[in-house]
Amino acid sequence: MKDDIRYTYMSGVMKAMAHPTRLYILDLLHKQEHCVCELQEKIGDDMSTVSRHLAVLKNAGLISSRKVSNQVWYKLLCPCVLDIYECVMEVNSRKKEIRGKL
Amino acid sequence: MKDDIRYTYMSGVMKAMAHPTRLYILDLLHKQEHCVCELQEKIGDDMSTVSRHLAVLKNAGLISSRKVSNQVWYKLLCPCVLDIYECVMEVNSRKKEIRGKL
DNA sequence: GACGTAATTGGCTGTTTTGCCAAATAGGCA
DNA sequence: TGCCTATTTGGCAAAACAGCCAATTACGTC
Repeated sequence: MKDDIRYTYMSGVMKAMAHPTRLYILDLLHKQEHCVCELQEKIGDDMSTVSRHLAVLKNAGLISSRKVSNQVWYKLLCPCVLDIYECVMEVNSRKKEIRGKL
Repeated sequence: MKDDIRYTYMSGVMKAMAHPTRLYILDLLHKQEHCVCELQEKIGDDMSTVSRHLAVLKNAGLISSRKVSNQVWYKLLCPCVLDIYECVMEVNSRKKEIRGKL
């Protein structure tokens, strides 16, 4: 049961999401499709860094890309991932509650 | 917006979840409270490794612990995290679909 | 106090991740 | 062809993570 391959699959997806910039990217792509240069401008990191983040997300199956002339447009595949944000923020607020009690 | 501290908070929680063994632990704790030795037996890893995983989850605010004599019992704080599993499995199945098309 | 069990922590090593720069690739246009 | 823009990739060094063993702490019992 421990070696249930689903845990490995899931941890791969979660690992891909486990980065502030990548969460921000998913948030942006939830609103609309973006090309890399738009994302790069909003994020402010090096273009190569943004590109690597996108590769991680794509490899995890979270986003897809299409090429239009010399631009690459990315979009979110499963909008449900944004629902995760709410739960995770709830975890965080409970954490604060608990710390407050100590 | 990129440096919205919420993305940092969330990535911390997601990073804590992004490990097969830790997802398994959350699954077990969702069903019921467990002490470390029970978890260790089910997981099969070294006790010290299990303890470190538990520390990661606790530090992220996902679980809490209480000591009873010389045992430590852990329980899940936010059952909502298990809802995440469904979404993540959906991401994975879509990934396979897309790969099938290539 | 000595001993046994449960759990955590220190220390180490190998692996993975991150982010930058520079180089390479791909497409459009003069 | 040569140049420009958009994007990805190679290579590197710093940081973080993972997992094991050994040592330590904490609690109960004799």
